[in-house]
Amino acid sequence: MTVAQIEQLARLRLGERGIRYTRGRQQVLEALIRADGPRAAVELHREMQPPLPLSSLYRSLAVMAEAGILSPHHGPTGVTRYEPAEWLIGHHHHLVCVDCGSVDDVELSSEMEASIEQVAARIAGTGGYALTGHTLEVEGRCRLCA
Amino acid sequence: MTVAQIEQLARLRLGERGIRYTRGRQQVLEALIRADGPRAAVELHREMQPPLPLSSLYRSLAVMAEAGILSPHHGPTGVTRYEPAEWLIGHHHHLVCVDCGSVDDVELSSEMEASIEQVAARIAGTGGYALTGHTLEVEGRCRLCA
DNA sequence: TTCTATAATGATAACCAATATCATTATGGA
DNA sequence: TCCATAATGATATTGGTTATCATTATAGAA
Repeated sequence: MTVAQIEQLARLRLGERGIRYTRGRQQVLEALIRADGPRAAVELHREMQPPLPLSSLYRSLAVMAEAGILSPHHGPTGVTRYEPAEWLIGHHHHLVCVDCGSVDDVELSSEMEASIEQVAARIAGTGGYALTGHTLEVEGRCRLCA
Repeated sequence: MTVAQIEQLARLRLGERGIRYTRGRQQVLEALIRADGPRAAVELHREMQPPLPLSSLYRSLAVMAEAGILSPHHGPTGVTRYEPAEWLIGHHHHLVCVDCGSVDDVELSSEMEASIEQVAARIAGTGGYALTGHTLEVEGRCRLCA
């Protein structure tokens, strides 16, 4: 899926709810699409040119997450990172560095994914939960921190 | 492993590092052993009788986590919850409620665990990470929130 | 046991990511 | 164009967490 296609879907989804796809929100979403993993508000603030004010940035993230366009991810350092939701960029898992907290996206082969889904369903069932999703958080030390 | 055995191991581990296993730390660790999943500082503060001051509580959690006795877990609501490390209570996974944020521990059959370990190793390898651990975070709605 | 060095405590202040407030500005539709 | 409403952005506030520091407790030495 191209960046333009993702943006089109996001615009539609927002439009259905009377929410505008403004320049600021466009900047945020595009930055997250370009990224290869979840990003925190402060990180986006640093990377963006011109830098969207933090208050607007936080609100854009919250609004788009509420609309189901972004998914929050809570990393080892306590900060909340966001990335485009899986229906936009595909299902994937996370490779988290236990030292610096950086997060990479990883896609699995369909066989591996199937085996994980099976386990997730079993876990939810025995716990009496209504399954909504799953993520395999793989922890390690990245090349820089090794 | 019994509660007393876990406490004995914790005491030894702390002793090796010149850290004392005080009454307050004992209260915290025992409360976490009794719990069936990770607990946040505020939750422990509510449950404990008499309630350890929050400043001491936070420090006890940090000290024991630093010593490898507790493992932090960052839930969907941003709060940090702790539980005894896996070498004390065994390897397990988490069943997280996307609404209320509660977390239950889940143990898997050895076959399921083996298949997940295989996937985790593959992910770490392709990402160039030195694998240190993994957790399958299964998300759903608990019985109360369903 | 007493002394002493050091760790632990707990009240308080500081920190920081995140959220709420609100007057101002921008936007899409009538 | 006008209007109703959504969005912005500067600012204040919240809330979980960490740092500070004087006081207290503890383990080991004498």
